[in-house]
Amino acid sequence: MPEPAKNMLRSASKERLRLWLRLLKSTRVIEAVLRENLRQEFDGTLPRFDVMAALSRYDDGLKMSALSGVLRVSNGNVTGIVDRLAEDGFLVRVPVPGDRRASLVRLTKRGHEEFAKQAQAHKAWIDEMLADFSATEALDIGMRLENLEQTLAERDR
Amino acid sequence: MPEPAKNMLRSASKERLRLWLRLLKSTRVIEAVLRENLRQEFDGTLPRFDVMAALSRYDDGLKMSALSGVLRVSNGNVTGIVDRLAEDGFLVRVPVPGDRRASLVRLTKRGHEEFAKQAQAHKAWIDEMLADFSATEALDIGMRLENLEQTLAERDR
DNA sequence: GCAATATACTTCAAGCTTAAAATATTTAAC
DNA sequence: GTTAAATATTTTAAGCTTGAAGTATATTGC
Repeated sequence: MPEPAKNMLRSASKERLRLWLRLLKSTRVIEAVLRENLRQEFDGTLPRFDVMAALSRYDDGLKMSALSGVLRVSNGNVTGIVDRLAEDGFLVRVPVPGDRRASLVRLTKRGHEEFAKQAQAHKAWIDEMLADFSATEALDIGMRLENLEQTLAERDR
Repeated sequence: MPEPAKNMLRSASKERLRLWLRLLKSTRVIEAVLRENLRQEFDGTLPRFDVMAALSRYDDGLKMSALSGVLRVSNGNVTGIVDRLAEDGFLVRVPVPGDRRASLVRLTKRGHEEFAKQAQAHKAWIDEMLADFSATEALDIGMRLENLEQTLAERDR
């Protein structure tokens, strides 16, 4: 292999690793801020927010398996979060007629109201933290990440 | 406010939220792959890898507080991970002369060897997953993320 | 010197996460 | 119809994570 090509490869590999470390760090910092804010302002957590966000898009509710599918987390994981949100009256498990194994999880009125408040704050927090990115820039990077997701999704099959 | 400016703002805000969701999703997918690979190939975890990576850069070892500082996780968190890595013989706690509260955590020879293997594999996994990014592209996005980190770090003060 | 404060670390309680095992129910094969 | 396989969900064990409380040791102010 000619020297220049070899150097290009090495440096691409190195830059990718650096990119990954930055991606990870940025994400963790933002997540930490969101977690802290949710805790302070709403006595909430990120996983709870994620579950409510998913449910807010399905007025008819989601089955547990569909919920964990949407969130891409394990099945058993969702059980506990849904349990606690149900205790707090933010959602209910509705039996599915004709299938006694399954239940539909649905936000209550109170859950919808709570999520609306949290979502508004969440959006503002993100907007503030990413203020340095213009719409164009955000769109641009977003598209490259979308490609990445696409590639990784295909890789999985 | 004139209409165009208002629309620009709205769309920037929306694009930032979309960017965040993509950032989060990409990071989670990659983390999931890394976690799975570490588990399968090395019976390891991401937090263990992170701790060993931090220690590998300090031959003289790190105090527990310095370690949690580098990793940006809570103090108590590190205790458990270090406990388990110590049980496996990958690191040791060395008493600090003159301060009986503190201890230095240091990779053992075995820990160094294990980390070298894992780090090599880790780099290859990242390189494969981010293969679509050229060196230039990775550098470009990396720089924007670095700015973001910078902004967020300043915001913290 | 000694009390008050600060520092280094661990423990604790609660919640999140996973993979794997367990339970219950439904669907398919025959 | 009964057994076997598949599906929906929960439970379990182990580890990660946090914030707060606890323990031990050092440092500071007086």
